[in-house]
Amino acid sequence: MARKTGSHSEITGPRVRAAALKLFARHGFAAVSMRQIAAEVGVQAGALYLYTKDKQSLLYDLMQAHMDELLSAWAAQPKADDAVSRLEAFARFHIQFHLERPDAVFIAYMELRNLSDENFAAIEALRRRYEGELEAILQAGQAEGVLSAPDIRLTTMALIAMLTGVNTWYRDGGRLSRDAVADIYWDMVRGAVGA
Amino acid sequence: MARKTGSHSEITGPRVRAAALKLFARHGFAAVSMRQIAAEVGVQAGALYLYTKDKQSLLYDLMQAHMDELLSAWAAQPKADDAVSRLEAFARFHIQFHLERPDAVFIAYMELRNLSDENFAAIEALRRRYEGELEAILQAGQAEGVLSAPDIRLTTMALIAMLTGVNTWYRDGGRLSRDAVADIYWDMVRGAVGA
DNA sequence: GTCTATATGCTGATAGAC
DNA sequence: GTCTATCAGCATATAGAC
Repeated sequence: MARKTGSHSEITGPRVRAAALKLFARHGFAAVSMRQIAAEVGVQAGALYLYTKDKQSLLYDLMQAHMDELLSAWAAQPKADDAVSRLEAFARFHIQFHLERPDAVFIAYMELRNLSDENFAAIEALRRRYEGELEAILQAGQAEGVLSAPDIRLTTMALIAMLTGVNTWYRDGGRLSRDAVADIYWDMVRGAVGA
Repeated sequence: MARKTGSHSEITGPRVRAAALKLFARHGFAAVSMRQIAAEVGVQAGALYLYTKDKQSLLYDLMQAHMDELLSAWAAQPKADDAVSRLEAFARFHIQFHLERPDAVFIAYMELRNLSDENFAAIEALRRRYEGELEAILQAGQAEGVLSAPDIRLTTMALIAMLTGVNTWYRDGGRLSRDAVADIYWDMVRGAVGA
């Protein structure tokens, strides 16, 4: 990627984050150097520090933006009346959201240990909030008697792990469309909680 | 850990691998230096090269040993007659095996991208073989008409992701015993495939 | 079998020219 | 806003003393 003279902050900033996202996802945070990111953007290493305080902040900003987007995208979904419909909406939303941004998802799960202590706590809080959304649905469904989850926390973690796992194998252009995949996963979720 | 004069190859070799396993799991392969591993063992960095060709081999050996152990432990399990019983055995085996060695499991999933191309291919082949075991069970169950898996490969990946996810949250001494956890997961697996 | 010493090179981050 | 140049430190891996 050739350097463009006259790049502006509004353009280069996002490009730095996009390059970091791609490289961190591909090789891992610790294995990627600031020089590699700079090369991907088409600037020299020193120039990156105009857009990020340091490497750690770059990682944190990516993860924070991802979690914020996840939470607000879910909050923007229409809220069904009954627990089973809400569970279905959650399953379909989760799969679609995760399939749309595999790099960000990968980083959000794999690079937690490379966050500083306080950054980790902040991201973890956001993750807990998201898990809490599913927990609330399961709790409601249990109360309504329309599904069975003997341990809400365990079931929450199991379902999220199952759904997120779609990113490990799904590739666009394969034999199944995203919707077909979501259909099957939803059937499995429903069966798993006896809904 | 203090240095022991008179250490022997048969002792130090395994200690090097144990130290690498622990540190790779905790901080990630790329973030751990040979000096850190040496310090954990209680020797100087140069001495490590008596036990491993290089850092890459250290990672590969750990992952290969883990996958071999997984495959042979499963092969050693008694083989039930019907597909549903085999599925139950697989679910319980998978959970127990994974809960017993969280560090090795973590590395086996997180450090794939730090393997050289040929090492990656070798590990991936072992992983495929393990997944094939579950696929075969689902295929048989489908043929017997005792369970429903509209897409065998998808269901395989979904179930393995769900089961492996137990390692992200389970801690010994929590409110659930390992057997209780396995009971609940098995119920979810059974429900997910309509068995 | 382990040590110390060392080679060669890359790291994150900063300073100052333009 | 980006460049070049540079600092101090750490990386992997090897050589040779003991």
